[in-house]
Amino acid sequence: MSICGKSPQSCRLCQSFETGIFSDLSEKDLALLEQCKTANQYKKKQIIFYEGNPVVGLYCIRSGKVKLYKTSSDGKQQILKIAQGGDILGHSSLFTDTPHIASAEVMEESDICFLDKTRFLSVLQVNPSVSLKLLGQLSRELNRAEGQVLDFAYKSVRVRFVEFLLTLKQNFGVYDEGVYRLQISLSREELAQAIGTTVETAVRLLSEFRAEGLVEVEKKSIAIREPEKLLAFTETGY
Amino acid sequence: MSICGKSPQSCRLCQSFETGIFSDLSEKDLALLEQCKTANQYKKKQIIFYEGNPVVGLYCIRSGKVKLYKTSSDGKQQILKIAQGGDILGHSSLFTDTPHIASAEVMEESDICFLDKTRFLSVLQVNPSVSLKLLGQLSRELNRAEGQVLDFAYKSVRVRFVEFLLTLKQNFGVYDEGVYRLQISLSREELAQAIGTTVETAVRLLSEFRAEGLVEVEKKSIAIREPEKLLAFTETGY
DNA sequence: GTTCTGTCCTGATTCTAATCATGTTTTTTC
DNA sequence: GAAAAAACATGATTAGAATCAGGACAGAAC
Repeated sequence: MSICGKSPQSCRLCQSFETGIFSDLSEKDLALLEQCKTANQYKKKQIIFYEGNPVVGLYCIRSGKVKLYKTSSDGKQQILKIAQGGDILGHSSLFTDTPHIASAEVMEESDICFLDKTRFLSVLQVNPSVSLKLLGQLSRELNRAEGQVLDFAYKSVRVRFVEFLLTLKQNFGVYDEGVYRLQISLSREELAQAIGTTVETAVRLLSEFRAEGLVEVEKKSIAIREPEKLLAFTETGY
Repeated sequence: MSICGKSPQSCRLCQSFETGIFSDLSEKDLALLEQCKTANQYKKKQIIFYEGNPVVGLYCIRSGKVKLYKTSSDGKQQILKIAQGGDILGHSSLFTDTPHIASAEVMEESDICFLDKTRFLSVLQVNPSVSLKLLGQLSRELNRAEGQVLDFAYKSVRVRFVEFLLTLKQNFGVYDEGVYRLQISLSREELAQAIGTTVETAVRLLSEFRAEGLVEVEKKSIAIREPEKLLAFTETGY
């Protein structure tokens, strides 16, 4: 499964330490935290946890990409988020005494640290700064999710697709010779699962976008050519 | 607008104090909190805050009902939540330094306390228990919102309607002579806005439910007759 | 009382996107 | 490398729900 219990690097050396939830911890508290941390390497398609599993702790992504998704009663999946280096996983069920409400699957090789639940909660008890950072994190996620509800309620699949491409550009786009190349590999099925549509519709729309010169598509690699034009779609609501 | 600055009752006397986020505060901290609190009475259709307004503090509903909704670019509204006594409002934007992401409108006469933002945040700094309760609260709301995304992505309007009726029963249903009467008055438009559909479709579906003997409808008063049968709809996915 | 305005209801039509069907290409496995 | 299995692509059909349109009814305003 994974290289367990490997002695991890210091949290300070993590690429996103400064922007993470532990940035305000004292040397002492940080040392305490690191004592109860394990670092694991995950490979593509590995499952970190399934929806319904009990929550045993917090996961911090050091590097890589992980998709968070929910499964409906008839087996369809909805991708909620694609997490990457610096993101945390499992925090939304740490404080509710309920099982995980989503599954987490690794999309490409990832280094992920694990923090035991009780240890982590005791850190929270004495460090209000971590709680406040977490409150901010959860709030942002809640706001985003409620925005998504609005999108699903009133926007067409085409517009949702465009918006998803723009957030992909935001998170994974690298500018290169006039286009933004997305540094992430998504199957047509995953695209559909993120947008909330069928594979057929996702394929069709992607072809349309290509025909209209908005994106370049080569197999699983997507590049966004005219972000302004894409944006125009979402603003007019078409 | 509202009867401002009225000296409020003690938080201890609030009907939902025990289950609220302040239940673990010491006498001293509670007294401090109450000093910077104002209680206001709101009437139907009053707006507590609009989407986009700056966040000035936290609202605690003592009694009454308030709808939280988002407005899309073309003016359509999506009801996110119907808050009632014991619920808090505005907390999801207190920690992000962003404006309110939803509007809050009073549905029936309500008593609502207001806590100044900076005062409240200073209470948090010294009371980890409040932070933890808030983390739980935000987490539950996030989990609920993400569940809603799944519903919108894959379930029919009919099933979403049924599910909404069942949550109404849960929150506002009172058993009376074989039926659960909903102690809340919703217009057809509000029903549609909560479900994410048009008024026409909401009206039609409600008529169908009535014809099928699942609900009783008299003007704006709805009673649920056969919750089990309704449930069966959502489980089979039809 | 009457008018007026807003909510509720129903029918007809249109359209978006799902479903069904089938072929092609790419990737995986032996 | 060949065979098998996924993933991708496109066309035809269907269905769910939005839109358009018109009427009934109730409460508010005069």
